[in-house]
Amino acid sequence: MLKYALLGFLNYDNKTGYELKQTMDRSTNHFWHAKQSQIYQTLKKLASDGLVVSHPEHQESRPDRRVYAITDSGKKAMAAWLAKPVTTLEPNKQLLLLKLFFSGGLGKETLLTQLRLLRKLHEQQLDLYNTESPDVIKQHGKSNPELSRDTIMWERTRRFGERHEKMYVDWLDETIRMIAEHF
Amino acid sequence: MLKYALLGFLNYDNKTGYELKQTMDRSTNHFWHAKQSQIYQTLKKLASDGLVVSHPEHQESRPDRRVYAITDSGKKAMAAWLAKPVTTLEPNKQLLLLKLFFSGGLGKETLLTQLRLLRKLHEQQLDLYNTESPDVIKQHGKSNPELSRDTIMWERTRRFGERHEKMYVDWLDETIRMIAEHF
DNA sequence: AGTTTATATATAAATAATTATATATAAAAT
DNA sequence: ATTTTATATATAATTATTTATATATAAACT
Repeated sequence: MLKYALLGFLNYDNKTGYELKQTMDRSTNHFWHAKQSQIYQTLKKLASDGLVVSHPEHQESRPDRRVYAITDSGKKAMAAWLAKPVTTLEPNKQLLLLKLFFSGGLGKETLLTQLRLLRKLHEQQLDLYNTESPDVIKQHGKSNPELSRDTIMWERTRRFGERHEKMYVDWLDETIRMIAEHF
Repeated sequence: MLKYALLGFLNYDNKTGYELKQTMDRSTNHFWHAKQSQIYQTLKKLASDGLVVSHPEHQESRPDRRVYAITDSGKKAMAAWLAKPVTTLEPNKQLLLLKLFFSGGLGKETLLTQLRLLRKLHEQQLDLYNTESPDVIKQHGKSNPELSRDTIMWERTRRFGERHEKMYVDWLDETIRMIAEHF
């Protein structure tokens, strides 16, 4: 599905693989990420499928770069994907839950220590959603008033992250309490 | 990480690849799933690493089966993994958010229809967590009172699923309202 | 009686993603 | 001055995961 993330960004502007990586790290990172190597591979695949085209650009003080642009065919593919509704729930993988599922044999204090550490991490992440992200989105909304629908969408993804982290922290508090009392 | 799921189950009982698939579908499915083909491959890998051993069992009316058992080395590897605390947040991928992020160009009604359909799916999933799962866990807890610590863990993962779906439905309601009003 | 569904077993091919490695310059820090 | 960090570019090797395919019997349905 990374292909659609790349098509989505190229639909706004031409970009190199490197720039796409930067863009994703700053925007979709909390719900979709990719390694640079995967981005380069996927761009090649998209090019061979005719959904993007690329041309090399010479640079003096840096290695030459390859700029990618979406094609009409790529725009169509993107629009078709967006129009197709999600009809099944995507299974998501939670490593922590897998671990916890098998952790009945761990000692009480070991477990509590692990869970408290994790709580700190999620609390920090929650703070990030509450502070940094909204500013970025507000700025974007101000400078491009035409993009207000995009801005609503971006804010919805931020809000998801915020709610998710809030849920996670609450669940951890409940879990810590339960283990402290009944273990 | 599938390897640890398999080691975890084999730590309770010897099982075939087929049985492991059934077990996962009935227990960890909502936070960790795998295709049968991946399970077979991973079992081979575990065997070649000495973490499990297997022996074929002849069957009259079915193809012969291969039963896997965890080794001491496998038990050690599992215990080491469980003891190692999670120190970074795992990035998780939400296809729906990726789609929504780029959906600013869709029509208002198209979007609302998609979101309402999705709301129905998540509401159903929430119902499942509230009804089916707790019974299974209670039964297990009753028949094996010794396993109460495991039972607490399994209940915690169920509760995570419940909270997650609740959060998702609430977020969808908020999103639907926002788009209905401001789009 | 014939078809479908479930049980039971797996392999092969393809796609997706991660980890490791490689090159080269500019800017910042020590 | 020298080292480190950041910018900028990517490829190769490995691991993880999905999709497609294959075989065979029992049980249930039509």
